[in-house]
Amino acid sequence: MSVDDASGYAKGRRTRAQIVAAALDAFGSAGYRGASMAQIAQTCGVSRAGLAHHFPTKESLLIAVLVERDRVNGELFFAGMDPDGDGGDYLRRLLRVVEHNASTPGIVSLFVTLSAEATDPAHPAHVYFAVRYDTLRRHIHAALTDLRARGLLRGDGADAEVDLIALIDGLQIQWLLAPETVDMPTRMRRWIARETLLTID
Amino acid sequence: MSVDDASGYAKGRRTRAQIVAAALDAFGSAGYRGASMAQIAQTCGVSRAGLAHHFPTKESLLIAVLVERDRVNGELFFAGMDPDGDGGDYLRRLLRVVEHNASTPGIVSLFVTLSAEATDPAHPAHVYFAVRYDTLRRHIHAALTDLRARGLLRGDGADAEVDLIALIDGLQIQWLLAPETVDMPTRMRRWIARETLLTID
DNA sequence: CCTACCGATCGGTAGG
DNA sequence: CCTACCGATCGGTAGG
Repeated sequence: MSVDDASGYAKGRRTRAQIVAAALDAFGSAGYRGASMAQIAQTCGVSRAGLAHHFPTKESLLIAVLVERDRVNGELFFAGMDPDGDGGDYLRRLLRVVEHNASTPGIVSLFVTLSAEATDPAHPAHVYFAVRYDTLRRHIHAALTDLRARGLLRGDGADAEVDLIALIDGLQIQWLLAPETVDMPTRMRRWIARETLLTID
Repeated sequence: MSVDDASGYAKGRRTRAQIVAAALDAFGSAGYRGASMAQIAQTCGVSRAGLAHHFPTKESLLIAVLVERDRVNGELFFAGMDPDGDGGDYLRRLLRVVEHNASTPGIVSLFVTLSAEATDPAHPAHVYFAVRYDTLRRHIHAALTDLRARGLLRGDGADAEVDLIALIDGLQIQWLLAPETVDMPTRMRRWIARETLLTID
């Protein structure tokens, strides 16, 4: 395997990355069902057949977008982290994600629109989101359990992971509709202050 | 005007009501953009031309669905109520809405999907939802202000109306994806208990 | 990656 | 001239 192999595929990978970026925008603004393959192809300067070379179906493109977002988020905020480790550390990292989201309306729009669409069992991303929420609930539950064990939780915190996820999701809708009115990180900090004894920032 | 006039229009009104009900289902499961007029027409046994007689555009049908839902919700829970009146009464009625929602996944799905779609400024329901959230924030803010004045609010409750709406919206997504795991009324009761001194139920 | 297409379905509208 | 539709078809576009 020579360096020529890598450079030979370089353009293909670049095109692929452009397509995924364009698809993220399109799915985020029009939703999965509302977005069109033709529009996505046009945005990154390839034909529909060219797009089909990289992603044979619309669903395969959706999956690529979701996998890519998870990869980026994982690298940015949760790299090498033990979800059963320090609960305060986990909540602080989650707050970093929310702070980062507040600068990326396109990605927020993607997840708000897709998660709503995907509540339909027939949606191609239904299982993805069901698993995603289940995993997130378990991780936050573990973080809160750790805080309780160390006397850092106010009240019993029963199923409070459901509330925190709901708060974050709901804030995104209001923020997208009225960005000047809703400050997502501030609301999450307030939740942490009311539910825990953690010092944040 | 005789009774014959009323019965002469009766069939038309019945058909219209059937269309609105079918559209509610369709928009709720596939979203506004994903639903088709042809499918909605077929569901209630009229042709597309027949549907067009009642609703000349898809957008006019969407508006009819939203107006109808607001009318039903208003009659059920907020009839003749002063939004600047007793704050505890307002929160209890809002809880009644959440309890009622937990028996109507179709309507919950409608609002979750449409509110997410409508974050796109180009969506026909964008203004409707922006106004809707603004109104809801003002009403809940007034309720919380009333509670504070009567010493029934824990903490300062600053902008807490944003959190309550976010909680309710976010719970709907999780509930639709995992109805056995998420109990919406219980979560809202917990929020009221943590934020206020109200006795609920 | 291209041109050249497919079966179907989109929202909307004609005359009767 | 009213209502409540009908069958047929418009020009465009969907994903493949």
